[in-house]
Amino acid sequence: MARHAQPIETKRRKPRQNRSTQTVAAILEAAAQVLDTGGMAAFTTNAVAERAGVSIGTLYQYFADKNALMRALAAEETRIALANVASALAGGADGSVEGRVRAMVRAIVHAFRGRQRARRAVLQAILAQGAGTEMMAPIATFIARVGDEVGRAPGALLHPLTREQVFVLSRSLMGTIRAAVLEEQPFFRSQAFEDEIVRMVVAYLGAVSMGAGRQP
Amino acid sequence: MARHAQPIETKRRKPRQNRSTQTVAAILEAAAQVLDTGGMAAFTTNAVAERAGVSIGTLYQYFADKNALMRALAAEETRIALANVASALAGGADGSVEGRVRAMVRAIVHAFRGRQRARRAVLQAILAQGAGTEMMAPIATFIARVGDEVGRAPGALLHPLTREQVFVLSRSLMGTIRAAVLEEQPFFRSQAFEDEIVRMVVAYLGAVSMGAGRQP
Amino acid sequence: MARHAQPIETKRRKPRQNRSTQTVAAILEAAAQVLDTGGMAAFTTNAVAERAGVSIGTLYQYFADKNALMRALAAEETRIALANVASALAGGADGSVEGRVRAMVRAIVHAFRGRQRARRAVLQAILAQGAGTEMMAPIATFIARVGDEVGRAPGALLHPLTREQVFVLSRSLMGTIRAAVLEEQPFFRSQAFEDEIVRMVVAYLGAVSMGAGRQP
Amino acid sequence: MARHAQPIETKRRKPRQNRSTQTVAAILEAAAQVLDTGGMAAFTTNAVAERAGVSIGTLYQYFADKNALMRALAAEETRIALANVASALAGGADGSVEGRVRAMVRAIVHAFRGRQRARRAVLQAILAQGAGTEMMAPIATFIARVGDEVGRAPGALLHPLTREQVFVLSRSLMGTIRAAVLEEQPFFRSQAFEDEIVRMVVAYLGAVSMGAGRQP
DNA sequence: AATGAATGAGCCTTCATTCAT
DNA sequence: AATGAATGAAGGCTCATTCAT
Repeated sequence: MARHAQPIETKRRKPRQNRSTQTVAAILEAAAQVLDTGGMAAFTTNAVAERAGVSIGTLYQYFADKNALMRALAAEETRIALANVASALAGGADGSVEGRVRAMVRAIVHAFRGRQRARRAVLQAILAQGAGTEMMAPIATFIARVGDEVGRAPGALLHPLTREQVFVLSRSLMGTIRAAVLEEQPFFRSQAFEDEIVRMVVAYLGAVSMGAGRQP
Repeated sequence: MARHAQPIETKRRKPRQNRSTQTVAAILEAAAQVLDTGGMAAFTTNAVAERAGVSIGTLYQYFADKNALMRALAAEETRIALANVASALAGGADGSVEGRVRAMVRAIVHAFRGRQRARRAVLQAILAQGAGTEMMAPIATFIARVGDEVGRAPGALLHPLTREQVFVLSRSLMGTIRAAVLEEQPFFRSQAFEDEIVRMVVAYLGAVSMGAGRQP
Repeated sequence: MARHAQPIETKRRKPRQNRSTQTVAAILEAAAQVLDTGGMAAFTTNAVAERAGVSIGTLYQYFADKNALMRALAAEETRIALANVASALAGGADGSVEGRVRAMVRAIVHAFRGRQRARRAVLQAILAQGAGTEMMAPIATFIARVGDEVGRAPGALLHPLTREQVFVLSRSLMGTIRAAVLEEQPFFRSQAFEDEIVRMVVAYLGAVSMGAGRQP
Repeated sequence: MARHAQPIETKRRKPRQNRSTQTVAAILEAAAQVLDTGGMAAFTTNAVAERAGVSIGTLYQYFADKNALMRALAAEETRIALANVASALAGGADGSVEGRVRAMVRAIVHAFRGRQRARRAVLQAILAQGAGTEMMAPIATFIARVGDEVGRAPGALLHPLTREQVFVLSRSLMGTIRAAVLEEQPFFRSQAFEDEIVRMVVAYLGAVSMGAGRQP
């Protein structure tokens, strides 16, 4: 009966959603579509409502204002992206550090397929408000966790990463991918590009591992 | 320190500084202030004109529309930032690769002082249009050049960086700093943070240097 | 007497007159009034909305832009004018060609009563856009039809009018009346004036009738 | 030294105009060009000044306001048009009524070549103000005079035309041509069209001649 | 006389939001 | 719950006109 933003649907395979849930889902989907099709300029509450096939009044029944809708969309997109990465990661990856890093990078790049325009807009909008840090948090956490797991491979990290290291690791990685997405770089998804990202992450993890505890 | 936009200085002999030039400068300064104070939401042509102490009509005499103003501001901010970095770099830096990288990182972090909100808004607005790549270009070029110089230290790179490497290097670096600024991380400007960034860049350059020409 | 624009009456069963319909009618009426009172100079969307007693937003809910409003008004005015002429024509007119022509002329002159300023503005605005011909078309058609009917009187036209003849006939007639209206000639509606118009039309129809099929 | 609108240059072939006169001429020419190129929408005082190669300040030195410029332009265009018609008429035309009428019609149609857009705009602007009647007056006078001359051909009019007759004659003729110009009729300048106009005028003159003094 | 930078009233239009039905 | 007509603050932008130089 949740009729508000962030309807985190934890119960899997509940065949029938009640009407509210369906409506919220429709609105969020419409929001993503509108954003992806026309960018921020086209992202008006009226446009979203129309695309969702509901009246503008109904939209406001579920979202207090435009920002709330934006935030809910961001949460949703983040959730989906992380889920994609996680499930992609669940698959193969040999035991080597490089193999694990590569799997992670590939999974992330993978997760950035489709709706890039929407994602970009969402990111920008989120940052435009104050909510940047909160939205980034789960991503950083995720990467930190993966980084730790990677590091825990035989012969890798001895100590957990410091917060600065987590930050540099996650932001270097995401920042590079983000830039490639936003700038629509042609080599995004090329092997060479993936190689370089992997090289950067592995090199950094190696350096951290060797120099842990002392000034670089 | 004269700032330009489109006001072609065709005036015949006019000993004093052109009024136009002053006006354009005032408008750009006002734009930066408004952006820094109130973010994109406050960035209206009327607000900028008022802050600049000129009429809205005057603003439009020098900037075709709001976007043109934004673009001019972005160019200006980029120019200033790069100049700052360059002049900071001109100073110290011992001969070691690490020393050079550290000088660069410090210079960049330095350049990010003040008007962060304006910078953020400018960046976002630029990216929202198509001009993202063009704006980033000088920054990437700069980093690539520095990277090359760094690499030319004894026993360093043999080959110039590939475009993917330039991209990963510049975006990892800028992405990390950017994130720290945008998220207002408390450790921004701390020694530990600087250390980690330097470690990341040095490690990557080292890896590139060693693995040049082959798949990592 | 319902006036339409784009408000497609898709509403499911609503016994009372649609609110939309009333609103549109009010806006069109206000537009005509504003135009008639202050001419094109006063014809601003805000002024029309205020006169109509609706908000500017409402006006834009029914008319895409100022031009659309103008066009709708033109269509409406044309419709009304033609209806007036038609109904006036339905009345008397003996069987003679001259009698019929006189009835038509009188009806048209009649139809030009009131709101001359609005009509003038509407005409000009329409012509200023490309829509001139389309707007004139129904009028020409009407005149052509009447002309044909007139001609079909015993001993009259054998052939339908050519498009040049329709044009000359309709524009001579309308042009003369139009000029009298626009220039506010004192003899407009005088018997002498009516006589001359009738004479002109009858003479021309006679000449066409006699010379049909050959060069004049 | 006249430095105002309507610089009626009566003295022919004065090889050198003084500067003021040149400037006024340049502005009027620019006004006509701007109007012809971009229509009323492009007709701004700044645009005219720029096209004329003078500063906006200079324009206002010679024309009190935009309307004054418009009026001067209208006067100028009218003057030129009438001059063209007159000189065209000075040439051939056999002695018959029809021959004379045809010469007149042809001369008028001829005079409407080029700058139709400007002419249209001028007409509309003039009518939009109150000046319609004054501008039309010389044209009507001209036509009346020509009409009289035509009528004075052997076997033609016995009495001079009444004012209503002059009005109907001039407005039928001009109205038809005007409409063809404004609506950009494809048959404008075709032989068939000219024939019909001539037929109309001749028929009307004939009717007036026969029925002079009695009710039609 | 000429210049052109500056002015600012006011126009058109959008869109988030409300509320009676 | 849902609808959608209505609202109106606010924004971008134009252009006739002025006036100090």
